Amino acid sequence: MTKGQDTRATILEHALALSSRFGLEGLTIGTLASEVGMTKSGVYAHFDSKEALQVAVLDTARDRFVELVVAPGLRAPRGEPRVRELFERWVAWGERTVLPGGCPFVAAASEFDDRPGSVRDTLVAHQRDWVGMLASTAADAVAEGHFRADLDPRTWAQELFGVVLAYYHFAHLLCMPDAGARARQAFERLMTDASGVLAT
Amino acid sequence: MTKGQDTRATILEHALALSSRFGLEGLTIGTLASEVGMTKSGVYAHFDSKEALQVAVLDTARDRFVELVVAPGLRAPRGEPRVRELFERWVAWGERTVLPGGCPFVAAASEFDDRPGSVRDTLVAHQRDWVGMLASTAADAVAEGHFRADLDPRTWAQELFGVVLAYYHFAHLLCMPDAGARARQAFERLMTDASGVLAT
DNA sequence: GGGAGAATAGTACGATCGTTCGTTTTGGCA
DNA sequence: TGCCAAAACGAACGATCGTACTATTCTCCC
Repeated sequence: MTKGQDTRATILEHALALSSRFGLEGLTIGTLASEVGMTKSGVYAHFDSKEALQVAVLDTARDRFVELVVAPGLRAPRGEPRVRELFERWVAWGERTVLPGGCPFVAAASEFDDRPGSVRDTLVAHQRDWVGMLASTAADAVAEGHFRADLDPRTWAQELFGVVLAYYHFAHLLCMPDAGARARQAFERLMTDASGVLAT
Repeated sequence: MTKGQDTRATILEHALALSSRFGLEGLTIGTLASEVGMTKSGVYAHFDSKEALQVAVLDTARDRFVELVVAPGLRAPRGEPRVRELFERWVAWGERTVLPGGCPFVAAASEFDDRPGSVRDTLVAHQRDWVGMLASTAADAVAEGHFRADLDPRTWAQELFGVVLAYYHFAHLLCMPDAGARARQAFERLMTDASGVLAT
């Protein structure tokens, strides 16, 4: 609860920023140590292995994601308002202002989607949680009467995921300035379709 | 045109497979050399630097993408048939059967979206080409009367990109067996919306 | 304020990284 | 067949990787 946990948190904060830019594999103990102003062994002593460090970084990312996206979303009213809040927070989450390298989960997904191990397991667990929350939020919207009754929440969640992934791709890699506007267009199309109102 | 170019092609083939699994940064000269049954220096002699190797790998991937996705698409009739052909080939392109690690461009995108240099420049150029082709294909479909006249091809391209990216994410990382069916559902929704027919 | 235990520093290990260099093998042409 | 350039090898470079180990410094409680 004291010094140790404190510097461990500091280390993980820097590690999260570094890994968002260079990936969980590109995150190295040496550069991490010099980043926080410690020696390699000083940093390493807080973790059992690099793999454990990577898992801890993912958990830290999850905590921050919950704080910045999930919690504000849950404070919004159930149904459509909550869906909109989650979407906007999720989009903002990928901005370089919150983490210099964008969404760390997307980066980790490409790195570990075919490398078995505890890092991948952790990542998959977090992503499944998030997809599950998106789906249950959609189900809530159905229950509230905001979404049509025959909507499949999990299909809807995958579609929303695509809107955000494409936004990250177009905005960060391709540097397209209107990627955000186009993502919101796609989101609105998703909403009107889910609401069951006939398109004009 | 002889031995040198030949082994260079062999090297790049193995390098492409390796980089699809471990990323362009995780691709290492040593493992690449042992993979093709040569020494490090023997492999290295074919490239000026690792960065040049990474660029060459991306170019190789682009060549194969053109062969497996773009060319078959162009052989299909303009308009909606071509759109469908490109989509199906694009989905198949991400399968582990063609490259063991899935789409190398998606992997490279996460690795290099915030690391300036020739690798990123090459990747961005290829992705811009592909987005441009998708958009012009949509514009063709408008001209053919298959898509409605007020469709914005670039917005449509970004949406389609999202469908495929989400499919890769759900199928490869989350191992969801119905990700393909859901992606095709999303694609059909995209098609009916683009065709201008009112949703049922 | 001194002593116990946590926290960090320091050093070193074997391995591998990208890269360079000189040597040897190979292939194609006279 | 002999030669020359191309191609691959083999060894080594300095640097850094993750990981151990011991030693030193700090923190907190009695």
